[in-house]
This record gives sequence, C-alpha cells and structure tokens, in this order.
Amino acid sequence: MENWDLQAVVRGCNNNIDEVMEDSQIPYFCAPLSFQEDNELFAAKFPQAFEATTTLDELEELYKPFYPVFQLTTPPTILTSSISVPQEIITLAPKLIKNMEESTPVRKRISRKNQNKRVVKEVKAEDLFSDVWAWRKYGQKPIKGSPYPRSYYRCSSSKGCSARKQVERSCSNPETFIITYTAEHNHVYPTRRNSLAGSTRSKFSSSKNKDKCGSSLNSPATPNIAASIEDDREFVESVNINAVKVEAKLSEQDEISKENFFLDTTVNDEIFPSLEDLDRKLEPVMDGWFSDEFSDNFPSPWFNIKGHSNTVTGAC
DNA sequence: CGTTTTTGACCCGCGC
DNA sequence: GCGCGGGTCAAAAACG
Repeated sequence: MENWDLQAVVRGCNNNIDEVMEDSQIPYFCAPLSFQEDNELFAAKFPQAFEATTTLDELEELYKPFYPVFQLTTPPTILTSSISVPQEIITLAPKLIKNMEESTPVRKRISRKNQNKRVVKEVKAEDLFSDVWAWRKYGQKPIKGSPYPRSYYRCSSSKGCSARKQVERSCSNPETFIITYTAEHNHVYPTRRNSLAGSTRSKFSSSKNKDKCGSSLNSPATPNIAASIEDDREFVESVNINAVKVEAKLSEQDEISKENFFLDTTVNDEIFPSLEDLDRKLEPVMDGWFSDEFSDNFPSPWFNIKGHSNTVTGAC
C-alpha cells in the first residue's frame, strides 16, 4: 500500500457523480466509491483530476514526511512508529483544520424542500455495499406512487456531519436502487468504525416488526437497505455474489485462511476478521500519533465496514 | 454501555 | 385554512 494522499482521498471521493445539482461552491466530499475503488483508492489510484484546496495542499505537505507506511497485505504488525510529531505540526495543523472548517461552512438545518445540492445515483443491489461512509438510518417512508419505501440515512462517520442519503428501489427497474445524496460530509473520510453494536439486528428478533411497509427479510442483507425493501430473492442473491467478491478480494491481499471467512453465503462482521484485527492493532498506534481532533479528519485504510456488515442467512 | 434499526408521531412545504 | 406527502425526530428495543 502506498502512502496516504490526503488530496487524493478528497479527489477520489468525487468519483461516480452522475449528477450534481446546482450551487456547489462547497467541495463535495460525499460521492461514494465502489468497492473496487475503495481498495484501489489506497493503492494510489487517484490521479483523477479534481481541484484541491490550498488548505489541503498545505496540510498534506505538512504531514507528508510523517506519513506512516501502511502494509495491508501483510500481517498486522504493520506500523512500527515511534515518531515524535514536531512542534511545527502541533501548532500549524490545528489552524489548517480550522481554516478548512471555516472555508467549508457547516450547513444549517437543511430546508426540506429547497435542498440545493443533490447527487442522484442509480446502482445495482450489489453496489449498495460500495459506500465507504457510515450511514445510520433515521427513517423510512412509503412513497406515494411507488411500491417501495424510501429509507433515510444520515452520516454517522462524524458527529455533526450533515450528509444524508435516501435509498429507494427503482420502480421502473426493481433491480436497481436510486440513491440520493444530500448535503456534504464535513469530514474527509471515515477514520474508524463505530461500534458494531446494533448493526446486525435480525428482523425476527424484534417484536415490533409489524412492518408497515411490507419488508420481510428475516435477516437483512444490509440492515438498513434490505430491511427497507420487500422480500426479494434477487436482492439476496446479489448480496451473496458481492460477498464472494469480498472474499476473493481479501484473499488476494492476505493469507488469511478462508475458514475465517464466511463459508456459506453470509456477509457479516465475521467476514472481516483480519481487518478487525488490523484495526485493533493499529488503533493504539494511530491514536497516539494523531490527536483526536485530527483523527476525525484524516483518511484511513481501515475504512468503515460497519455499514457493510450484515447477514444473509436463510433468507428466502 | 454505546451504537444501531424500527417506527409512530411530528414538522414543514406546497397546492387547493 | 386545510389536507397531503415527504422529511425528521425520538423513544424503544436489539445487538456486540
């Protein structure tokens, strides 16, 4: 793996924007990446042209000599760093961060109707996994004229992030989902996973699942999304296909025994034992290396997989 | 304990 | 002003 490129992360996040509505003077950070792009992002795939802020330039230049070398392809004894951060960084970086925040005004409460910046994507079910941001579902509504409910998510990668997305199944093409991103992330990249707690809820275990919208997957493939759609064998199968892709991808990088992975058609937290491990080992090092203030604004290789952690067991 | 999803209630913009 | 529909809130429950 290559050294981190702060700008590149920002640039990379701008892939796949199908449509950007008017009025975008604010850098748009929240366009999702496909799974493949997520990985290749960290393999220095981002020379895509995108304007970088001078602040990011400065910040990156400041950090460049101190970037840790990540080696995701090897066992998790990766970081051997006893670097002491020079005073220059300690004093300058917070100012730069502050400048970034000021130059990226925090959106006030979004007007319900007049959301002036939206990105609409149409993706296949398997690509629902491709979003590296952590999303927390905060609502679901049946939409008039559509047999499928719309789910509402907000970014949970960073507190105060106003980024939102809506997911609904396309009426015209039920194999695809329409994702609408609204507002921008006020942080660069998910730095660490949040707790996985509550992320693998089984529908059967809830006594409250009367389900006014008709969803009936007993174990949601992706808790947020699958729970929002109707019982759908096709969807579950596509999730399984995606799971196989994940397995293949990881096995390329690692010598982790496949026994550690799901051997059936399960996509859940347990499929990432190596990354969990990696995360655990890296975290103390990184925590010591960056201040908390920085950690929320710095790209990370162990991107948030919480949103991808779901089970497909016995559905159908 | 912290985080998540679920879901009914509420809020708000819009058309009439 | 009223009703409708979409968007958000927040309490409850589940999960690791």
